Amino acid sequence: MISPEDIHLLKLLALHRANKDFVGITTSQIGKEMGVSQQTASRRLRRLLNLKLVEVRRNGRRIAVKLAKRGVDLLKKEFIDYQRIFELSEYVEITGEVVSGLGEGRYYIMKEGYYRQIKEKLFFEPYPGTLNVRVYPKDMQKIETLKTLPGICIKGFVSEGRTFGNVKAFLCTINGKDAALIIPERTHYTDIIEIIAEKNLREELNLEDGTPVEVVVFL
Amino acid sequence: MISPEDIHLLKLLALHRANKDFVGITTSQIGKEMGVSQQTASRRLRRLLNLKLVEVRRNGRRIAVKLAKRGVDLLKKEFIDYQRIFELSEYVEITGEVVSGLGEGRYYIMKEGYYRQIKEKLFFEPYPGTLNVRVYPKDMQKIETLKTLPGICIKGFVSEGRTFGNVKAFLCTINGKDAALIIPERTHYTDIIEIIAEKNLREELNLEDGTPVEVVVFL
DNA sequence: ATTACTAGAATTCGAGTAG
DNA sequence: TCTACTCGAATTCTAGTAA
Repeated sequence: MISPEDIHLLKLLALHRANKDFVGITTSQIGKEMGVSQQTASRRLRRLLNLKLVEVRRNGRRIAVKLAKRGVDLLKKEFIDYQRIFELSEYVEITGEVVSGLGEGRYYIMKEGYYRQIKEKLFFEPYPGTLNVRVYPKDMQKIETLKTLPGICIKGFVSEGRTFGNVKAFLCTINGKDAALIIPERTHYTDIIEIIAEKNLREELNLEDGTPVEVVVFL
Repeated sequence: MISPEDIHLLKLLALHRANKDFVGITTSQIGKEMGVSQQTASRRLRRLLNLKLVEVRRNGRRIAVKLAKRGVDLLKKEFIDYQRIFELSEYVEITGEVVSGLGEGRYYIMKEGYYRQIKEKLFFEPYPGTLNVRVYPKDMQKIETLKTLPGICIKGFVSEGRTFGNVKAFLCTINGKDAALIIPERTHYTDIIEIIAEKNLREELNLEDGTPVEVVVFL
């Protein structure tokens, strides 16, 4: 499996910008920077290659290394750990702007299975609709971090012959107004987050598509 | 010396909040989470103890662990590495608010030794004074990261029998206006950053103490 | 100059177990 | 239960060196 040494080398390569493109480097140099012999550096690099964490190109005797997607993902996971350690205090600030959804939020919220749990666990009766916010790129990492946290679990259920999955919720404020951030447990990568609240947020906060908002999420 | 395994364990303990306070934990649990035996976990923990990276308390047979300052610092250094990999693209955004300085910025800028280098390396003749900005806590980590980067080096010199140290500069904009961020090489921890520009920024940008500003630093 | 193989040395592992 | 010791086994190291 993947060892801390593997991550150490991956990080070292990424600091040489190998996460962006192929970077020429020698095994002696790697060894020097890691405090091990050239031979060990060579072996470890081939280990990363076998684990499909890096790609290696050869120009004659020299090599150029680039992190594979899997390698970059692994480092991102590490990064998220450190963010959890140092950045997540009591709350996280997320900025973005209002966008239109497909109106399906209303359907989900009104399902009895979700509605009852929202009342019980989030302590408010939700307005039947969600506010969609497109998160600015600079705050996307925070969303990824939130996905790794437990939050408040709204359990899934089966109804009308289909499965409604678990949903994670975080109490938050949006432009100062109490609300909750909703994250489906199984979700594809997206920069859209969904907010629910007791009242219609578009009306209460005078929001239109494109209006910038600040969401403060409590952990 | 400190190995990647040591960092791995330190991080694991920090994820259990051992960076904040003593946390009760067993060596079996550590072993399980690290994918090694209880014996190895015990040995590695004692290794961290010897390296003075953690403090260990005993309650009878049980132990409680807390990261020592040295351990927290080590993890912070790791975190900064990951920030360099993922966050520093071409620029960093830093937000804060204007505060009053002691007027000493003027004295330093006007020293011939600094003034000439600023003209040559930053490509503008600086207004004789600095704008002090108190950085919001959420962006402080970025300052720490900047301190680890080379930037543009303004070399120190000796004049009037005293030493003027090296200073690091980064080209930036403040509220859209071209300027430069100045960081003395040897500086104590502070949330105040100093900005210089061609004109008086307070006048040009209509700034008063407490005015929020956005500084975009180019790397 | 490189990378990377072999082989013996050095280190690290975990089972067994004491306290 | 816990932690942590001993010791033989397993792994990982580097020197030497081929290509």
